[in-house]
Amino acid sequence: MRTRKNSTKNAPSRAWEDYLKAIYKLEKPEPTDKGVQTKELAERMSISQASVTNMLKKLADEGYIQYEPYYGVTLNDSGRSIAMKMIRNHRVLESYLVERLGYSWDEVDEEAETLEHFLSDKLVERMWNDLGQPTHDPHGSPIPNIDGTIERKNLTSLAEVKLDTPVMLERIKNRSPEELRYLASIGMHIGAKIVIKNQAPFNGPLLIEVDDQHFHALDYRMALALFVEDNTDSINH
Amino acid sequence: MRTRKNSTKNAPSRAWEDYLKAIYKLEKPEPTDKGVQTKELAERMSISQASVTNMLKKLADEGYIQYEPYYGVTLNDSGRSIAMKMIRNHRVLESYLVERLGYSWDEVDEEAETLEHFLSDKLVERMWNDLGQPTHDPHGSPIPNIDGTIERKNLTSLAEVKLDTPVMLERIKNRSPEELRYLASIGMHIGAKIVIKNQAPFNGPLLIEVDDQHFHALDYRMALALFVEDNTDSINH
DNA sequence: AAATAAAGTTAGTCTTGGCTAAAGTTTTTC
DNA sequence: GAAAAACTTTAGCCAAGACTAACTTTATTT
Ligand SMILES: [Mn+2]
Ligand SMILES: [Mn+2]
Ligand SMILES: [Mn+2]
Ligand SMILES: [Mn+2]
Repeated sequence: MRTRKNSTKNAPSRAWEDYLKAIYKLEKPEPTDKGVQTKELAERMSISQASVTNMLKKLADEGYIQYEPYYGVTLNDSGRSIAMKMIRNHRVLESYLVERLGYSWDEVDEEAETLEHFLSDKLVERMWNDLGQPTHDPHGSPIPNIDGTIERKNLTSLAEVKLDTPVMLERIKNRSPEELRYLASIGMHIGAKIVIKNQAPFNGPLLIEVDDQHFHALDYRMALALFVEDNTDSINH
Repeated sequence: MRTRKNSTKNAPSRAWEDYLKAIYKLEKPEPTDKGVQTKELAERMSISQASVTNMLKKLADEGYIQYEPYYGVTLNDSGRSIAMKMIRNHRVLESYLVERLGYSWDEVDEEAETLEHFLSDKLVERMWNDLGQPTHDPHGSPIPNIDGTIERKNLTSLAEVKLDTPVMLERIKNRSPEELRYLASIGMHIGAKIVIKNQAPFNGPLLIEVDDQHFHALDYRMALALFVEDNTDSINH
């Protein structure tokens, strides 16, 4: 008689939501055989591995994830839907703070990381409508739809772009506030025209030209977080 | 060696903030000899008396309150300052939701009750500035200043107003969403002109005229939550 | 194929913030 | 002065979500 106290589904707690979101973010876009590792989760969330294992069992019990001990974890539909909701809440709020309350992009993440769990559906929809139902946040990340679907464009990292081929910056993935401020200071905003003029060996810095105006040396690790339109389609087809 | 884990002051938790706010709300405007009762707190917060006693000891340990067993509790400056901050957060957010996101007044309280604990100072100040630094929320309640001071006007409940004396509605104290909607539907908004035409005996309903237009029968208990400018000054002076 | 390293799980503990129930204390009211 | 109400104490319980230490499983080297 495994009657569970929680059988009348309470809303998942903040902790559960953060786990599900972290799993989503660690899942590879191309589905592989192995799921997300306990260790990856522990590291990303700054929580001990033992605590992660513990929580994964609960999440699996409630049907949010597929959990194969020692082999990692994948999201079920119910879990993915919660993850998408958190990401929608997060990105809509961040967009709102930037567009309506004069926040700069590097200030919004901390606020959103907490508030994403406490915003009502109503509030998120009102902010989203007020913003004109945007599909992307100000840093180019897609905002999931209310039904939990999300655009999955194939973007290429700036680190992989050919030399002397102009590209347009489409998305800047999460970096620290300091890095974001730096990137902004060298003109790296969505829509900027970028040309890679050279790449130093051993994954060294890139020499780039921004908006036909300035040259900058861009650290390779930062280039990995900057994304442009993918061109492989036209090549593979 | 009573080294306490918490001696490096962590931010007070949501639970602590809600206690301090509840104590503030139960303190009488005219300072009396006795503080707020355990029982009142227990009732207002829907928490058992034993649990309240327990928490009061912790709050006193940390210096947020003055706690005299059997005699009730009063806020210290540190505790009052947290209470004021919660109320400021709450009222600024409610005002913002109404003014900028099209909420109606009866929708905002639930949202604010949770979010008040998670809004950053920065966000509250930006909303407040965006609204033009209002001193009162849309239902006439004063918004505490950043330094924790608050206007304490002497208002009179509509239940105590003399017959046939026109008064202006200044403040509607917290009621349920249903009651707020009803009050709105009979024209009870801040600034409305009200004349008491009659009061039925035994604390019965008031016959009122609103904005020189309509007559309504107003339940005595609702009249207790509606406030107008105090006139006793001009009488006592 | 064994040894080692890395990843993962188990078991036991802790803190926070709740609860009930029963018994004793203090204050207030009659 | 007695009874009622409010309050505290004690004891024991619970759930969530962390932790550490010890052990197990899987993967990688040699
Ligand atoms: Mn973010
Ligand atoms: Mn979060
Ligand atoms: Mn409110
Ligand atoms: Mn609250």
